[in-house]
Order: sequence, then C-alpha cells, then structure tokens
Amino acid sequence: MELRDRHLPKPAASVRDVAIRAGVSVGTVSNVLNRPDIVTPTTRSRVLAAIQELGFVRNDAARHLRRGRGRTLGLVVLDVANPFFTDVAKGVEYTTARAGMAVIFCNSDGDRAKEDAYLDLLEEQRVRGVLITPIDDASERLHRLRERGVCVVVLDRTSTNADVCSVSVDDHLGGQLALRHLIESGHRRIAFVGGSTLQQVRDRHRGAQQALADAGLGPRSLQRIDTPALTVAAGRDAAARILGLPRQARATAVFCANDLLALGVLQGLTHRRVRVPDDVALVGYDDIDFAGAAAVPLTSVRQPRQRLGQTAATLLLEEADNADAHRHQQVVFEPELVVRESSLRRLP
Amino acid sequence: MELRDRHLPKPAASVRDVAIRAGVSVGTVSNVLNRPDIVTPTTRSRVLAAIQELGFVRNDAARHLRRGRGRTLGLVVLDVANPFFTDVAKGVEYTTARAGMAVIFCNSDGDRAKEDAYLDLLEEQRVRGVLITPIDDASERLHRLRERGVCVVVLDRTSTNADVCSVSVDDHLGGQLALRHLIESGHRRIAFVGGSTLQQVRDRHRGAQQALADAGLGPRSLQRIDTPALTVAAGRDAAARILGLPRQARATAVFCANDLLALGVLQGLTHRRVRVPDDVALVGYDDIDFAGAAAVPLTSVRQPRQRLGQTAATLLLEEADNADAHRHQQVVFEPELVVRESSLRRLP
DNA sequence: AAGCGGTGATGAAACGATTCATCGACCCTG
DNA sequence: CAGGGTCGATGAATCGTTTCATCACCGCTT
Repeated sequence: MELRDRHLPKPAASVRDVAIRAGVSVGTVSNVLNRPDIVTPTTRSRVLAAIQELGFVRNDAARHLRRGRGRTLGLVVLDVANPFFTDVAKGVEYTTARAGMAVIFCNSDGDRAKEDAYLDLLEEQRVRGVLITPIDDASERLHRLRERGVCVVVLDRTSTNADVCSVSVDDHLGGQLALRHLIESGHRRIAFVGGSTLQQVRDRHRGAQQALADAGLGPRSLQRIDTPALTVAAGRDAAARILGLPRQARATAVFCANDLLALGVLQGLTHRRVRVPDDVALVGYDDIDFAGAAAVPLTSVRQPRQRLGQTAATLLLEEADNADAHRHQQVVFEPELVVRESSLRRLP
Repeated sequence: MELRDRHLPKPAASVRDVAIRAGVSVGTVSNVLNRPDIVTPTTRSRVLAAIQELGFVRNDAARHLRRGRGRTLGLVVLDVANPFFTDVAKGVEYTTARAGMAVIFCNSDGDRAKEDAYLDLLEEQRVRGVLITPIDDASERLHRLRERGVCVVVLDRTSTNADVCSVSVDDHLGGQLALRHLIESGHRRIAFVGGSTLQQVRDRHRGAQQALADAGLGPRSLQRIDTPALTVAAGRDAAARILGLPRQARATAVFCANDLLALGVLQGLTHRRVRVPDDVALVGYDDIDFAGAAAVPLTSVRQPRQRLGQTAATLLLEEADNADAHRHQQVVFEPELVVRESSLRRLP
C-alpha cells in the first residue's frame, strides 16, 4: 500500500477548505492570514486551528496573481565561482532574508545570451526587482524592464543614466591606489592584467593611468595584458606572456584587475621560478578572503563586498515597496589598499 | 511629463489583449504559446505579431496557478561563501539553465531556524523541487515536503531513508585516503580539525579512524579538535589550540575537515613560526581552487563538486518531470587525494 | 445531396488567493 | 426605544492563464 501511495500527494488544502473546516468564510481566512488584528481572537484561533489540522500552506502563485506583486527578486551576477560575487550575494541574501523575500539566482557567466535569457525569465516571473551586474551597458534592456514596472539596481557598476539606482565601488580610485603604491615602491615598468570588456576593469585601468600621469610618468610605463576572462587560469596564461618579454623590457610589477587573476599570475610566476615580490611585485583587486592566505600574501584593493550587496538589496526593497517616494541614487563606496607581502620589497 | 510618467508603468498586456488585437480567441493565443504546431500558420503569425506589438510577456504566476506546477526549484546550501558550495551551485545552475528553470537560492548558514524559514518559503512558492544540504538529519521535514508533492534531492550527504534521492561523495573513504597518506608519511600523532555536528565531518572523522585501525594504530593517535564552524577564522583558532600543547604531545600532522579550515590552520601556524610541512604536515578537504594557490600548496581530498551539482539537478528534474517512472537513487562519488607540498616532507 | 471525419478555432470554467462593497449584530446614546 | 455608529464577517468578483468540451467549416465519399 505504501508503494502505491508514494506518488499520490493529497491535494493541498486551500483557503476554501480551511474556511469550511473552521466554519467561516474564505474572506475571513484571508484576513487571518494577512490582517490578523482585524479579526476576533475567537475566530482567529479557530481558523488557525483549522490551518494547523489541514496543514494548509498558502499558495504564493495565486497570491501573486491576485495582488499583482510577488515576493521574489532576481540577482544576476557575472560569475558565481568568483568569491567577490559570492560575498556580494551573501550581503543580498542577508537583507532579503529578513524581508521574507526569495532570491532567484542567475549566473550570466559573462555571456550576453545567458544574461538575456535570464532577464526574460525574470520578466515572466514578474519579479519585484532585479539586482544585476550587467555584462555591458545594458541600459536599453534595463530600461525596458523598468518600463514594465520591475525595479532595477545596478551592482558593482555606476549606472550611466540617472533613472536607475546603482551601488558600486570607485574603481578609478582603486586603480589609482594600486598604482600609486607601486610607483612609490620605485616601479617604473608595470603590467596591467585584465580584460577590456568590463567597465570595472576599464575604470581600474584608467585609474592606474591617472596615477602614472600624476607621478609625471608617461603612459608607456604601463603595458596592458589583455585576458579573455578574470579567472585563475587566465592569470596563469598572463604570467607566461609577461615572462615572454626580454628581461630588459619586462615589467617589475604587475597589477591585476582582480584577485583570481593575481593568484593565477602568482602561480605562473612561481612555477617559472620568478620570485614574488623579489623579482616581480604583485597587486590584486577585491581582497577576497584567500588573498591573505596565498602562497605570497597578496596586496590587494579591498572592496566592501557584503556591504555592497546589502546596500543594493536595501535600495531595491525600498523602491519596490514605495516607488513613488523613491529617489534614485548612485551609491559609490571607497576602496582601500591592503598592503601585504606580494608588493613589499622595494627596488634597489 | 516624463517626470510624471516615470512610475506609471502601463499595465502589462495579457493574453486577452493579444487575442483582441489579433482578432482571435484567448484559447488560440494560449495555443500559439504552448502548442504552436496545432494552430494554422496564418493565425499563428497574426498572434505572434500582436504579441510583438503589445510587448506581451506571459505571466508565470497565472500559468503556475492554472497548471499546478511552476518553473522554479529551491537550492538550500550551508554557506554561500564556501567555494565548495559555490561550485556545486554552478553545476546546478548549468543544468537548470538549459531546462529553463529558475533557482531560488537559499543560504541556511548552518542555522536551523533559517533553514526552516527557507523551507517554508519554498513550500509557499510551490517549487517543483528542492536541492538541499541539510544541517542535520532533517528527514522528518523533508518527508513532509515530499508528502506535499515537492521532490527532494539531498546534496552532499547520503540520505538515511531510501525514499529520497541523494548525491554525495564518499566521505568515509575521503577520510581514509587522507589519513592513510599521513600514516604512510610516518606520522603517528595526528590532529583532526572539524566540527562534530555535520554528518559529512563525522564521516570523514570515522574514515580517518578506520585508516588508523587498518594500520594497526590505536585511536589515541588521532586527537580531535572541535571547531564551531568550517571557516578560515575557525581554522586560525584551531591552530592556536594545537600549538597550546607541549611539543611532545603535539600532533605532527593535521587533517582538516575542509580547505577553509586548513587555510586558517596554515595561517595560524605560519603566524606562530611553525613551518608547514617541515614542522607540521597539513591535509585539507574539498580541493577548492585556492588550495593549490595557498601559501603552501595544500594537499587535499578532491570532490567532483560541479558534477555533484549537475547530477543532483538532473535527478531532481527527472523526478519532477515524471515522478511515477522515477526510481530513487543514492549516487555516491569517489573522492581523490591530491598531494601537494603541505604534506610532502617525510618525518625522519 | 446527405453524411462523415478531421482540422482549427472558440469560449467558458477552473486554479487559489485577495479585495471590497455589503450586511448583520451589537452597543451606546438621546 | 429608535437610530446612528462600529466592528466583524461575508461572499462574489477578480487577477491571467490553461484546458477542454463544443462548434463551425471544409472536403470527400457514397
């Protein structure tokens, strides 16, 4: 018998069933659920008892349909495997959990098509809002979303148009901090490792150039090494390319657009018996938890990752709850340089 | 004017609007959406044109309500910030994305109350299924879920009752592999670092004890260091406790229940000028990407993380699509020892 | 020409909750 | 005691989609 029954889940109880059981109307059951204060304690407890007995669980789909708004929001990130986004996600989760919201998790993987597909999905789900680190300036797509009443907050990127909230960290400043540090340590030939498609990376690069200019150094002092992705593997490849140059022209310091790249570069250099920081100084970006635990503890530019997520989620919930009172804002946090061993040794 | 309009999203078009515009019935529109082949090419294109013009996006809440099943599933993990789960999540995402499913991401944070709250949420959302790494043996809760028709797949843990799928890695074997390696390297006083609540950790510990017994060594050779969590910070504390013992009684090797702990222990030891592996050998678990990039590259027990997620998601989708034909199974992968520098030096 | 099968389109019913206008009961007061 | 006011409960209408029984129509056969 239990073999037969296994896949015959008894149909879930509805408000109607609860109402009948408690001897009240469906409206009253709904009131108990949503505005318990306006219903008499006696009836309320009767209804609650019925709910208990029937194991009633309210159907959010129906609720959503009727009310016109649901309890979910979307989070679209570039790469789940990147601890930076993991920490941001943790901040988002922290905030949404206490608001009783559900987060639909989307990993665009840096792929435009996947991003599009996920945005379509989120639109069909009629999510309350979307937190997104867009691949490129997707302002047109995002605008379309907003037109349909979906709130949008741009994450880790300052939005170009002012009619959408964004929460980011000043990448330009971060790049400056890193380069300034290396310049002060005496380096004059520096490599910048990173892809060129992401706004964040471009800004860090520009910041680096700025620091160079401020120090009265020409742009030739910074050689750019383009990578296809911001991963450990891409970093290892980059190391090979850096070492491909003759020792004279070779950079004495490397600034990576993120820590994963830096860890990869570190591995690549070490593997070829190039010492860090003695032969080459290294600076990463993000200051992920593992930066300090690396083979050579990594100097890095720290970003308030969890705070980023929390702030973004708070802004989104705020807008979703009360769109009219909401003023869009561009929050920009300041990064901070954390100096560790990988950049410590000064040149002679 | 644009200032006024900002928050007046025109009400989304419904199938009804599309039907009117295309001059057909709502049923036909639905057919175009769901079974395009049974409708005449002429009408179909008329409907599609109307959809285009109105910017119609189907409302999944209504769809869900009517069909009785939605397109979302829940993923409940112990800790987002742990790269192990991140990779598992990536595997899940990979599989669900191609099935057009949405994943609601839940971080239980090792907190029973949060886990419960999330399971309630998922139940209200009427998710199609739940992938979960339960905190303890939540078989009763999971059973309740299943009774309501929600599929469940247990992740990274072999389920105790056979009426639910599970996908895990043989932790007992993993523990054995690690200890066998240390024993073969000559170690006789070994510390096991890890909490005692998680099944996974207990299994790894038992495996370690087993290896000891197999080698004819007494259980006293393995001293257990309990930690409140499986994080880098907890690892640092554990290092202090290990070093608290007099040198005679101090372990010469440490086996950590996961890599985060191991990285923490590594930092703690290094910070106190204890060398790895010369003074103390170290073995971690999970072989996260950063294990190889650590200050001292970490010997670790590798698990097929992404595969874990993919398999679990596949199983879940299979069961969700066709519960009757589905046979529950307990998939158990085999772990693999990856030897790196942290355990290399043999004792004299 | 009547009958028949088949193809496509139709439109009302359902899904399960919330909302809101309405109603009944009850209390208080003049 | 009539009447006004309050409070709580009611139940029908509604959200947007899918489903399904029904129907109209066309072409073919007998």
